[in-house]
Amino acid sequence: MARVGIREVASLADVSLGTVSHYLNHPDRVSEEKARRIADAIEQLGFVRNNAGRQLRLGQSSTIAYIVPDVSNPFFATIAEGVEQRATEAGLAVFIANSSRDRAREDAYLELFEEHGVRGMLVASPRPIEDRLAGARSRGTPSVLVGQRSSSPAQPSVSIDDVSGGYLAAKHLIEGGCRRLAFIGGPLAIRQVGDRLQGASNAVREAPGVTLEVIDVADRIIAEGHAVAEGLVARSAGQRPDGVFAVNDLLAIGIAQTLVTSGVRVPDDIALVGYDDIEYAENALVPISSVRPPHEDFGVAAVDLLLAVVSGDPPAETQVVFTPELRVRASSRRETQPA
Amino acid sequence: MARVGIREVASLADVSLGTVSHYLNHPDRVSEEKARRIADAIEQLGFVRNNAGRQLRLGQSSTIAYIVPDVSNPFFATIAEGVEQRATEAGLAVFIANSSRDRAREDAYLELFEEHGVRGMLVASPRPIEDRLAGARSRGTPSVLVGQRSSSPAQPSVSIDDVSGGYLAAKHLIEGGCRRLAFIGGPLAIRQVGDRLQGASNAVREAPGVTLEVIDVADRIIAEGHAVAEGLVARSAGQRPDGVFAVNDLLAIGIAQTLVTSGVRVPDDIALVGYDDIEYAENALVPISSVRPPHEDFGVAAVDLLLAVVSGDPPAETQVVFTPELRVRASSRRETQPA
DNA sequence: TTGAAAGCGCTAACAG
DNA sequence: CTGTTAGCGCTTTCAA
Repeated sequence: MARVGIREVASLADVSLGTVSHYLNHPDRVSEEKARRIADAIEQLGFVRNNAGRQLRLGQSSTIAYIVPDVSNPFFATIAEGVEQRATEAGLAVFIANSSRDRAREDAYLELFEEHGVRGMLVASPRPIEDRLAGARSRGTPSVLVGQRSSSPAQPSVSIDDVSGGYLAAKHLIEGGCRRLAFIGGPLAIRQVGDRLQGASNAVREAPGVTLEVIDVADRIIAEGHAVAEGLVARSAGQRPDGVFAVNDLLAIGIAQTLVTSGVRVPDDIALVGYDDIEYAENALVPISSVRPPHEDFGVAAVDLLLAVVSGDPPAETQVVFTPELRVRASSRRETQPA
Repeated sequence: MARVGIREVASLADVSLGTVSHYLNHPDRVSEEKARRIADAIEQLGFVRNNAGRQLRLGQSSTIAYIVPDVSNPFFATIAEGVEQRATEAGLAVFIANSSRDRAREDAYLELFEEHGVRGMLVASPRPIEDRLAGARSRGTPSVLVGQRSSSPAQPSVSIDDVSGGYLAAKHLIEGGCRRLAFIGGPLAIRQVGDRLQGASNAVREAPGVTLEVIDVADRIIAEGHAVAEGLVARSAGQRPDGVFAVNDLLAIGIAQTLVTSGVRVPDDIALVGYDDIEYAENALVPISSVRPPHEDFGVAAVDLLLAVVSGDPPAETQVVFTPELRVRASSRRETQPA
């Protein structure tokens, strides 16, 4: 089945190849008569424009990339909706790539999108990746770092203030009467994780007598939450923390699940706060208190920023930082304050 | 910033353009000496292969597309993991596109991927879309329908047996003592929805005296579950169903949430079963019983099927159908069976 | 309004 | 092992 091209269309419609191209790109500049013949030929032949040829000639595509570490994390999925919507408005298509939290795969997609000449990339990554993005930028593919504040204004980013988010969470636990806090998350080298811990630590420092334990985990997913909580349950009651701040909701959901089914009361025995406020946090076994970034605005802001940069008109502030709020729910709402 | 091409690399490395291409595509056929010079030049210039040129010349890409109606539905995200993994093993990259349950957008992406000359497409769609896919196939882009059984063997598909899934769910509710079932889902014209209802209806027909109410909804998301459940709560207790089968877990999660917070006991007053068995069903406010497709195998099977078709070696059975199981959890587990 | 022609960057066939 | 060369399909001057 020989792929049909513009040439076949032209010959069937009995016009020149150039006219078909005109029809495709400037329909108004083609006579009605020929336009109809061309349309018929396209229909009849099932012609589909070859993007490779088009893009080679044009020198640019009308696509942006959105690279996420984990599509099954609803936090990124929610953002994707905003991205999709705004990009569509701007006449851009979005290709989403899933790096599966794998560095090699992430690199491969970065490279692939560069080769594809996308207009720009939105990149969510748990890793330090600015050098890599700086490279891409120098070669003509700009990007916006999503969910992680960039360290230089040269690299646009859209993020939330994780230090204040962490502070909010820990402060709330302390005010609820918790004295032995545990921070569950990791690896600590991840910027978002480190910042949230820093914020929690700040709150603890302000509260004499309150301690902060750190429980490091490799993946921030529900299954890890189960595992960590099992460890907690295995301790004697006196050794357990009375307030847990999980670095994201996936962990928190897993933790809540295991604690509750093991007979540990939440929030009475252990109060729990998560982060991201994904839709499922509210609907979890125990509705989970969570630090909420403005999901609705996140994707939109990222695309807007990218578009501005692409159009060579970078805004004064390339590092957009949203301030998170705390949504208090049953997992940390104590009726009676312990002494 | 003039985009650097193979030509610049060649001239800096002081070799011919063809040698650079050889280096890129058959590194073994280039002398070590020149290979190093070329590598240096690439490094120094920050050369990135232009995919448009490459693909134009090769006539094919090494990418497959995965089009989903809703990235934020964990059902598709879970499948995506299997897809990604298998595709990577086969040396293929996966571009995910989110149609946002919008027909126009879905069409646009289908068209876009055809233009891009992807090797093949995995398409999950709530709509009848086989004609569209047949068109793409005839033009050289094969596809696998995901989550919906195709009506012709000419169109490969990977799906689960929704009729038996629906039967399983309703049968279980009836055996738990439910007499007034409600099926919540829609639009009924959607194949998956219709089949699940059919299965439920089959089970009801076998049980004299049991009734089946249908509550039609437009979107199968958590928020809709909230809305529907509010309607249920507003009814007098005698008018409410005592068993609810939600066409997917998102709806079920929303329903459970609203029922419980409104004081309706689940499963005692209303037993509830969902569908898809997404991770959050198990962790929901009331752990939700759910009909479970084999997530792990789904994406893998879809890619394998696509690869087989692409390679012109279609297997005997192009319509893969998995049989679902029922996972019983608290939302439908009744201690005492009513008379 | 239409057509002819040049060339985007790359690969592979071929000749050396 | 290396270089030369002919397009892949398309868009867009430019001239008619």
